[in-house]
Amino acid sequence: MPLLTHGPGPTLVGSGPAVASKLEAFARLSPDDRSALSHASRYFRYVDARRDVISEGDEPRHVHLVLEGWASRYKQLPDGRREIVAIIVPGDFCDLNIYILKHMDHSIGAITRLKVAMISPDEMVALTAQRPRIQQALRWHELVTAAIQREWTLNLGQRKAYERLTHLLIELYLRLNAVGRAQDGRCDFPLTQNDLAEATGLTSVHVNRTLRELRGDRLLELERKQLQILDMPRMMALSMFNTNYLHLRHEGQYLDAPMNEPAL
Amino acid sequence: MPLLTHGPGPTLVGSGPAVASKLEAFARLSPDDRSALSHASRYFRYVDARRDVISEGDEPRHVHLVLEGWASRYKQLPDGRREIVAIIVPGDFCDLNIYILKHMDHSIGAITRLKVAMISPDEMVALTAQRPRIQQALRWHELVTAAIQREWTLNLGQRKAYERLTHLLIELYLRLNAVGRAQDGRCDFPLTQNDLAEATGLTSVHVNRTLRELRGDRLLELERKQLQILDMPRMMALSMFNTNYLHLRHEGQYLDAPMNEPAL
DNA sequence: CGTCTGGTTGATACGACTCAAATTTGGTGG
DNA sequence: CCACCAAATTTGAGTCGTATCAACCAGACG
Repeated sequence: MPLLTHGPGPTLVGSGPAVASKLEAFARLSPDDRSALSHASRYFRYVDARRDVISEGDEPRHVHLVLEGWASRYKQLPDGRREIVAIIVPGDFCDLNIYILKHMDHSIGAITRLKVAMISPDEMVALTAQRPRIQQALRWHELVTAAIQREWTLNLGQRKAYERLTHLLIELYLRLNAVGRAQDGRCDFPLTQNDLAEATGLTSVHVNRTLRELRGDRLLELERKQLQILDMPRMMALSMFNTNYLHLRHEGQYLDAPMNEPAL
Repeated sequence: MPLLTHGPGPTLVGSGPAVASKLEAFARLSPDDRSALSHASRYFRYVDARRDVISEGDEPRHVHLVLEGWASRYKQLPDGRREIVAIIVPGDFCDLNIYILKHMDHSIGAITRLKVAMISPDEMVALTAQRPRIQQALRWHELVTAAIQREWTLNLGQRKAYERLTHLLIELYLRLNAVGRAQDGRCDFPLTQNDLAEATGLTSVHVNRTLRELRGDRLLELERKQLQILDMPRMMALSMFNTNYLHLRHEGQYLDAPMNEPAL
């Protein structure tokens, strides 16, 4: 069992921004909203790479929020086939409202070592009840998560390997960019080729060859867990990437906090 | 533009049950909850088969609830490829909370002629604010919708044609069964082979051949828009169907209305 | 060092696609 | 009630994308 760490220790310092900046892709938050968020995420634990945060069948007891590291949402078939149905990056909630369900119907596994905040249902209620901006931003988060899942369905159903991989890489880059963890076409990229295979419904052999092709076409570089996108326009065109589904343009700005809202 | 019909006319009579029975897969509702639901869905319109209820890019103005008929949620690529990312059956909400987003990132199209209730955001707020059972049931609906989307991702990513089609047919049967529209392995089934192809990421030619195979294996019959499942156990085994993700077992029963709750 | 995980490569097989055409079904109007 | 038309289904032949199986290699790690 991973260690459960209490209290807002010094390690917390870097964690607030990831959450806040994710939600601020939707609406600007007040300093107050931000501190409520980091207060709510004061209990956290670390999960080692390649271990589950929570497993299929478990009863969800709290909401998980990834503060640091990458995770995957995956499902497994009885014969061993595995599908990564979502990639979770810093700032993402794993399972908003999931405590309504009795059992997890999928697992969440750490890709890298993970720092996850654990928020109780009560705390979630407290957080949203008095803060409409946060509540709306969380709903937005849910809707975007659902939109991403639909786009993955399209990706798997209609795009072929070359387009499909490209689309996935762009999505991840843009999502990281939205939380300040990617710029100039460059970002950390801890997924193995096998992870990419499980996320795209291909074999790792084919992912390998397709990745070579992408490199050969001078579209990207990918080594040492670092992705460098070389030609975003061409990649977007060939993968028919439409950014709509990420709903990134401050759609909730009518909810924006006043720029200089006094602290309570 | 389809006709917009006002008021709880006689046509409304049959509509309440679909919604209520969907939500009652989660928690039993009081007569009061039920009448609030049917009050909320008193404005409805009809949509002809093969026309859009709402299209990608549109601004969502209200929540749609399908009272009668089947619809599909679909996305389209610039080169014409289309993927049905979800099937919507009577009792399903199309887009809970969607009004938070500025633009639809996908379309909803009628498969058969449709009767859809249109509920304003205000009405949704009114409906849930005073009725925790309904609110929880709606959250459950959202979570199950998301779980289905994930299962589709798995289905497309890992199952091959024969398993994949089987899995889809079982899912639809079970979902219809949950709202009282399927029994004894039999149900209406208005999808064309082309629809099935777009929902499974296969070509209609291959769907045709696979369907023949399923019939040849005496697993099902499918003609004249009627599906008859002949051997559910074998179909579940071969498609590795795990009913977990549908969360059908009255998981919210602690929220159940008292059996003889007096009407207000 | 040996071991392990992740990446790379080659040869071969097969599932699903493409294209094309024929056939059946269901709906519509005469 | 039949003739007609469009939509949906069925079938065949040939091709292609991706899987499979099997090695081999490189770097990380204890």
